[in-house]
Amino acid sequence: MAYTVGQVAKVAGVTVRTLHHYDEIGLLSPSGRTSAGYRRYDDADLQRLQLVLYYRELGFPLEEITAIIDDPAADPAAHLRRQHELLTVRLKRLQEMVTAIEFAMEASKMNIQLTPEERFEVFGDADPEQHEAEAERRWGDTDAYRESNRRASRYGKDDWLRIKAENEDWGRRIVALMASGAPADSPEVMDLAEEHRQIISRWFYECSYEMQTGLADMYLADERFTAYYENIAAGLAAYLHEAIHANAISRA
Amino acid sequence: MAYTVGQVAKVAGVTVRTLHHYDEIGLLSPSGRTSAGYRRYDDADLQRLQLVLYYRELGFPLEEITAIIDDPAADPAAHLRRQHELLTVRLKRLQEMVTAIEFAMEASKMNIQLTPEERFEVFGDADPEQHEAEAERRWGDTDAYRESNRRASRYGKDDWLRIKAENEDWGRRIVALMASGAPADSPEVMDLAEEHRQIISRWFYECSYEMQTGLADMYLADERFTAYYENIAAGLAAYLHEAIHANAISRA
DNA sequence: CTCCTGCCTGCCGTTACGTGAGAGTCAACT
DNA sequence: AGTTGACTCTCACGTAACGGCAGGCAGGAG
Repeated sequence: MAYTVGQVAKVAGVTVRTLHHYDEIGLLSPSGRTSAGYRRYDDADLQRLQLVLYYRELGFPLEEITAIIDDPAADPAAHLRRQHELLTVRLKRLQEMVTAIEFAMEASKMNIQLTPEERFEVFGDADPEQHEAEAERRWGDTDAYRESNRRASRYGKDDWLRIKAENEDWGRRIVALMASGAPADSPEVMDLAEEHRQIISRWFYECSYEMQTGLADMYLADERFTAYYENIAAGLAAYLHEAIHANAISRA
Repeated sequence: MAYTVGQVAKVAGVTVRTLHHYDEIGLLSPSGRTSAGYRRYDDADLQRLQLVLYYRELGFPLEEITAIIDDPAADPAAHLRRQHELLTVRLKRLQEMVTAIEFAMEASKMNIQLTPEERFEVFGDADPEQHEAEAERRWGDTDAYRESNRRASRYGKDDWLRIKAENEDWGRRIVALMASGAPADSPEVMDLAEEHRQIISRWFYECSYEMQTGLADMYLADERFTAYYENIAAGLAAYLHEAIHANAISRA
């Protein structure tokens, strides 16, 4: 079975120019040519192209791909294993970015300020050497920074006032329930956990039960979020944490 | 708080040259200069840089990033939501690639041949229009293709023989158990499910319980894998599927 | 006062193609 | 047989996002 550049390009989802380029640099030269000089690709060429595209998607430079594929000392299974490893690494990285974004969304919602390091932490270059006093000296908590940050994370006036009112109302009700001695997994408290989720969904971002339990964990794990809730009422962070988990389980 | 190029570069994990470049193209111009012409970045600049890097990581061209960030009609919360969406899309894509790789590893293990379309399917350009007779005509099941594929996916002779022997031994034992009427969730059969996992881990790739149950599902969902097991013994595919799930649950 | 480090502005190099230009090719339809 | 339209070929220059170097100030430490 032999294919023209156009056919190969179509099935592989690349342009003809790309195939020309791969031919030029010797990464993928068609196994033959017609008498008129047309490139003819066969099945083995397609297999090679598939490998090439896979490694390309993983971010390898073409030259390196050539080396990897042409390495005679490598067996195909090793290729697959390697790709699998690389993918899981990437996946993990992306998952970190997602949680970082969720963290940032939550922080912005509560108006908690992130330090410059935190902003860049997700990029995986936190230099531990400067994580201490150094950082304090360089980036310290200046008022100007706080102010600029607060402005940057704020809503339109009207929206903001409504969100705040809604939020405070919810806060009053859960504090009242906690004070009344209602257990965190009682129906009324779980309803408030559900409302918590819906407030977030309505005003900020689509919040699944899974995400909400993630947030609940964060409320206990990150002292700034703990402080936020403890500041409303002592024990609220843990109370809310339990209620959210109970609610998520009962709805599943 | 003001920072020099070098300081910004260090904390953000980019090069000085990159910052120069961003200044040149107007993507991120420092808010000021010293009398000597040194660039001075302030906290707002850092925030902008963080946004820039985030969108860059998501694969946006710099020009587009400029447009997105400078859009005055967008509020920060919308930015976060958008990033979150983009990330989850990417994440899904990567997860698909991971399962595709696992599929390919499993296929290579069983020496099942993938069609060219399947090879490229993961790249998300499966043209449904050519998925039928068209495809048959273009890529049909030629012997040459099968042969080249079989060769491409084979091991070193000795390894291969040992894998085969080990695998056949395992096959005989599970067929015997199934014939004896042992339920799929009995300890002995679950032990064989565990052995299945360990054979894969030893010879092919690190196979977690989660991955294994994924494979088990595939054995039922994909007719070629079903055929592979049904060919060994009628009912084996479903039997193994149940055993793997039972084993995974009991080990969790 | 010198030395070392950091910063400045050009400016050319690189990767992985995009985008025509100008010309030959192929299969189909008059 | 001629024409048409889609496809292909080979230059060859353009682009994005920087990397890297040259040649020349800036500024604090000793």
